[in-house]
Formats: sequence, C-alpha cells, structure tokens
Amino acid sequence: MIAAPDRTPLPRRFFDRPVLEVAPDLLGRILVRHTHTPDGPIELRLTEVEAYAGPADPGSHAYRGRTERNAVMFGPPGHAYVYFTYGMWHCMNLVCGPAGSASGVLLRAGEILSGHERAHKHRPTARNDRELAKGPARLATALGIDRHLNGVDVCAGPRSPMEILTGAPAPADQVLSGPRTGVGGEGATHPWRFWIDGDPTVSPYRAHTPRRRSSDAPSDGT
DNA sequence: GCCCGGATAGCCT
DNA sequence: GGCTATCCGGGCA
Repeated sequence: MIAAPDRTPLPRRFFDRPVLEVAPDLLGRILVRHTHTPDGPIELRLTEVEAYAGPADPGSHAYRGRTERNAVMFGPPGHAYVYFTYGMWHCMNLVCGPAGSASGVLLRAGEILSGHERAHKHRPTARNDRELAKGPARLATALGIDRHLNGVDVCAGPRSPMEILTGAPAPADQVLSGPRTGVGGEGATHPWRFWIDGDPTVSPYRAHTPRRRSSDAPSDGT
C-alpha cells in the first residue's frame, strides 16, 4: 500500500540551500499549475532536473553576469525563472540558494498527475500521457507556462499561478545522475543532471550538437 | 527503433 | 551575425 503524497507546500528554506542539494531533492515533488478555472489545477510529479551553479558555471545563463533576461536568477530563492529559447519554446527553472548566488534547477521532465485533458490540449502532438512532459520545453508547454510566469514566487500559496508541494521525494537509491543535456564545453563535464531510475517520463539523453554554420552549406559558387 | 536537419526569434558579443 | 539549457517530422532499418 502506497502512502498518499504529502500536499504540504515546500517552504522557502527548502530552496535556500546549495543547488546540488536541492536538485536531487526535487525529484518526486509536485509542481501545481493553478489556472484558477473551474477545471482545477494541472499537477506534475518531477522526474528529471538539471542543476545550474551560478556565474561560475559556463553552462548557466548566469555566466557572464546579470542581464535583464536572467535577472530573476540573481534574486531570492523559491522563484521561477522562465525563459524563451530556440525561437519557439519556454523552459522553467527554480531559483536556489541565497539571493545573489544565481543558481537554479531546470525542470526537464515529469509525470502529469491531473489535468491530462488540458495538458493534451496544450500539447496536441503528444501521443500518450508519458510524452506530455518528457523534455523541458514539453513540460512548460503542457502546463501552460510561458514568460508571463517569469519571476513567480512558488512559495506564495495556492493563489499564485504555480506552487511546489512536498509530494513523495524519490529515495536516494532510485536517483541517478549524469552529464547535462545540450550543454557543451566545460559545462558538460559535471554530472549535474538527476533523474528517477527507470521512470518512463525521463527524456532521452542527447549530447550537445554544435550547429553547422550556414557558410559551410553548398553555395552557387560565387 | 535510430539518425538527421529545419524551424524560429531573442539574446549577447 | 552567431548561438541557443529544443522539438518535430521524415527517411531508413
């Protein structure tokens, strides 16, 4: 018999710790997307995350310091840093550590627990429930997360658009780690991606693929 | 199942 | 102007 997940909100102090402690501890927690409509929220159990360790981390958006785009990462913990990437997609991070440390955890994948119908409406190409949030941009899309939610406090209670509940943290022996996805150079060396062993919603690993420059393409010969 | 390339726009140098 | 913390569809096995 499985105990029901704990629906107590995670307190801000949960996030005010070193990012490499917080990241694996987020697995099994519940992200609630409150839409404040009669349908109720969309809920997701986190199964895969990645740590980004502040201005010293070459893989981080905080590398080379604070800009308008990454300002939320430099703020207090327990807030959502949502950014737009590849001209099409949104991804969501949770800011960790004391204000100014500019570290965060990218939410890479999860299992939709409720609100499946609306999640499929947001992600019509998903062929089954497992694919709804298998990948960071898919996760954001399925939950209706975009730049409007950048800076949202996830420790501010159920009237906020997003909240994190205690859930059922994954036991340490079920947590695996490996290199981060899509991060090249020195940033690729650390095993700062964490996932729940064997979970079908974990996104497939993809090594960093450098883009071929358009000048390398065949030309008219001029 | 896999490998590959195109899409698309904001951000930063 | 080059790059990006990505996804999707098509081709092939």
